[in-house]
Amino acid sequence: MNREEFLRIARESNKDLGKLRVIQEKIAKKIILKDDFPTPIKYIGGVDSAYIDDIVITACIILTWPKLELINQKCIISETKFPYLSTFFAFREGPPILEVLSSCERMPDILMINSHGILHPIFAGCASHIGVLLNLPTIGVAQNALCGEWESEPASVGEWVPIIYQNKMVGAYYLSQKESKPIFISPGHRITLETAVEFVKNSIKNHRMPEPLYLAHQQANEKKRNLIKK
DNA sequence: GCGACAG
DNA sequence: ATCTTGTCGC
Repeated sequence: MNREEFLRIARESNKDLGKLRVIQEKIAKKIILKDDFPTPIKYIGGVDSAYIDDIVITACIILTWPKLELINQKCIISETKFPYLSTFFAFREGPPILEVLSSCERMPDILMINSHGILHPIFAGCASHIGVLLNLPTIGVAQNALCGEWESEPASVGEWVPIIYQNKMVGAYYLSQKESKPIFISPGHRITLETAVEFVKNSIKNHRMPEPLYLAHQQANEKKRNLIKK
C-alpha cells in the first residue's frame, strides 16, 4: 500500500466498503506506536479542511517548535471524490491532505490532523493513514469520538482520562480549556499516546484546539469566504 | 433489527 | 462539515 495505490482506491472504490476495510486493516498493521522521530523536533504542522458543496479547501500550517511561530502556510482547492462516511473519513479527506502536503516546501517533524488516529473501529483513522503513507509522525485530534469508552470527565484543564476500545488504550479525553468540551487525542503513527498528549498540551494557546489545527481551520475558512465572494 | 458514528 | 447574530457569562 503506497500513496498512489491509496489515491486510486479512494477515487475508484467509493462503494466497495469491504475493500476499503481491507485497506484500513493493512494500514493498521503498519502503525508504529512508539516515539520514532528525531529530537528535539523543529517544526510542528497542522491540516484542516473546509467545504463548499463538492469543493474542498485544505490548509496546511507549519509552526516552529516549541515557540509556535508561523513559518509556512499552504492552501489547496480540489473536488471531493469520496462521500462522507463515518469511519471511512480517510478516503474523503486523505487525498487533499496528501496534495497540500506535497505542495509544502518542507515537511513538519510531527503533523496534527483534525481526525482520529488509532481511536477508530479498525484502529486506523485518517491521521494514521497519512502517517503510514508518508512515513510521517502524526497525531489525531478531534472534537467528537467515534468509538471507545472512558470512566470519567477530565477534572481540570490539562488533565486527561484514557479512552479504552476493545481493551486497548487508544486515546486521551483531554480538557484543553476551561468552559469547553474536552477534545480527543490519539496517536496516528510513530508516536505514543502519552507523547501525543504532550505535544497537544504544549501547543494549546488560547483556543480549544491546538494552535496548528486552530490556524489551519482559520486559514481554510478564510479561503472559503474569499471564494464565496467572487 | 436498531442505533451510533471523526469531518 | 454546513445553514448563521447576537448575546450571556466565565
